[in-house]
Amino acid sequence: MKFDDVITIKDIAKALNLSTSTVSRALRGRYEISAETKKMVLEYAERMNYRPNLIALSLKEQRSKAIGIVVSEIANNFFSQAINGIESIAYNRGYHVIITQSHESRDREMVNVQHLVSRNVDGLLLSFSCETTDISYFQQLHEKGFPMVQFDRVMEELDTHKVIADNYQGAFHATEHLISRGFRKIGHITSTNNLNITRERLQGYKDALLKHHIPYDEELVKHCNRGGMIYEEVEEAVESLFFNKSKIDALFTAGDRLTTVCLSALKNVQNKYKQVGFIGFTNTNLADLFTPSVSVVRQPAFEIGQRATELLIEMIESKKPITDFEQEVLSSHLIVRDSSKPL
Amino acid sequence: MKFDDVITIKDIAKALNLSTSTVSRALRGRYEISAETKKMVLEYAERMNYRPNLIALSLKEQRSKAIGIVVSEIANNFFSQAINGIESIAYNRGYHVIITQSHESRDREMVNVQHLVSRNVDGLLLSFSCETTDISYFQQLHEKGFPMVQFDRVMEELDTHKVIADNYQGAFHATEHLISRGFRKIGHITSTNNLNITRERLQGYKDALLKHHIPYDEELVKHCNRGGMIYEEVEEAVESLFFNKSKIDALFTAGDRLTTVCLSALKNVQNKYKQVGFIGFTNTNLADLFTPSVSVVRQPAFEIGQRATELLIEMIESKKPITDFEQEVLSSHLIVRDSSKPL
DNA sequence: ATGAAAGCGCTAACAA
DNA sequence: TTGTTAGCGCTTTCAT
Repeated sequence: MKFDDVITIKDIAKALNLSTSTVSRALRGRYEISAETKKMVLEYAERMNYRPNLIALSLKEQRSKAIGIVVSEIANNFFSQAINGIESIAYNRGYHVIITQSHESRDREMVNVQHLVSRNVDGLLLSFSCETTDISYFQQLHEKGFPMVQFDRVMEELDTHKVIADNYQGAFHATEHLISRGFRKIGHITSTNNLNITRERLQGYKDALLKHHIPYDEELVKHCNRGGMIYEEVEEAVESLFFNKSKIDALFTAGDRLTTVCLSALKNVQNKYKQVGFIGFTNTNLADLFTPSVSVVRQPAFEIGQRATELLIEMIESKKPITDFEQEVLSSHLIVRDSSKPL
Repeated sequence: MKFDDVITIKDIAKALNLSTSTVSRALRGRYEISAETKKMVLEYAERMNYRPNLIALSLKEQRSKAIGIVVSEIANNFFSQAINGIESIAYNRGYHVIITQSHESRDREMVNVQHLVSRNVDGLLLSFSCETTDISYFQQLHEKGFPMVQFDRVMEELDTHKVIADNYQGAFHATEHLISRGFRKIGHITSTNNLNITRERLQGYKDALLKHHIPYDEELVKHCNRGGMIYEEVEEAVESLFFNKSKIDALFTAGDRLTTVCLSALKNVQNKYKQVGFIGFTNTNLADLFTPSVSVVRQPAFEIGQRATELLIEMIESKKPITDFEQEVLSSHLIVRDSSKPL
């Protein structure tokens, strides 16, 4: 079924015995057009429910007033909140957003980005998938002057604006918090080392241990390289932390999805959750409904989305190329609940 | 900053001393083009990283190979799972999806839909906002033959394909389950009566009471007309159910967001959650991490998304107009956990 | 104040 | 086998 029963400027012109250019001008309220013509056109357009064809406009203007978003999963509290932040700015500035998910797949991410670009989005908000390592395509785009801002999961080598949470500090404080509560064998479940957030949080964890003279034991760090997409991967990590030679007394998880999946796994693995100190990065609103309620590191997801969007729109609308890029770091927030109480 | 450093067919044609049509044909592998020309074009295109401009294609072909999705919130387990179902089908059939959120606002919904339509999406997957009552715009679109499928939150008067869960049955069983566990004063928190899901679930609740000779008391039914978007609205509902003359011994909540927000409110209102039987519609994966673990009605969200998409693509690709529409009802699933145990 | 024509990138009918 | 041309819907420059 082809759908093409939409009214165009041409139709209006024909009906009113005007040229398309006059109609176009009238519609846009240009001063040259006589009041009566304007009125006639506007009324007719209104009556016929005329809507400009944005596709045609994009083609003509070479811009779309749309922003492309690439995230790994929308079913992730951090990202859905960030997207709300993005939308809050974008809509106010007259931009639409197009949301795509990579599902942690590099290929899907690539397909999505190319699709967005060939749809003439005016800019991109990027948060990379676990699998992504080759960013040459993004480099190229960037070098050609295509506006993009990275947020949360960013690539050092891609020199654009970046907006991130203070991953290092968040992890440092979380770990130090567990230590201050008396935990000594602190396991850390995190994602792939491809991601900056993994590396930064791991470093925060390490440095907190160091500061408190607790030897770093790499046996206690488990990388779930699919970022929690595969439950078994996480359960295995949890099991090995509890049942190998070096048993843990507390667990610190990096990443929103990882944290929620870990909590499931902890429950499933001999109901370990109640028997271990716990803190994790997550933005879920349900953290205090668990028993014990979950201590978390909460990221300013909404604000990160907002800030990234402001920077992006600034780039899009800037007359001259921008060559100087900043990395903005927003504070995350430790919320202490029962799961990190001394046992 | 305008970004326009992309290679087009014209560029290729110029570089290779060919006409744009030859290049176009070579790119699409048409049989008329000689092997060598084809090879030359393909190689050059590859080397220059040529990507077709989908905007131009859409304008030309009057279709975009894109599907628009309108939901209230992506931060809702039901919808994010449904979207995953939608994507799983769409991508396999060569369609992209454009996700938009209404945030339960009728105006935003309207803006989004019009935007999608003027971007030439080939069809729409619709789940209406709480505020929506006037569907004349959708009626018009539908009458013009624009492909659309409604899912979950559907409008009776809009005669398109519909894919929904068995809301009535789900609610009936949930309520009956609470009754079978000995609860008699069962409160029901639901959303606005605008929504079919509200009405169907309420009816299931009523009929279950009726069947078991429990008088229906409308004092026990609270409508949160913003669908849980406003926490205070929900907390108020919860409070009134506990502290008014007719106190409840159990609570049944309709709707994903409403359920999770209610759980928060229950916890906050004098920690009532442990003192009341509970069951709710929700697709969260965290339900068994609460204490007590939450009994739920789980909807086949992924499958609903899939099925709606199959129907939509069928419509889009059908040669002849489709005039006969079906409503598909998929079974939801009662998962009994501890929250509905006798106290 | 209004119209004619060109062009955004692409495809296809028609010509050669 | 390849090229020319028109047209998708819109805006804008350049006439008039």
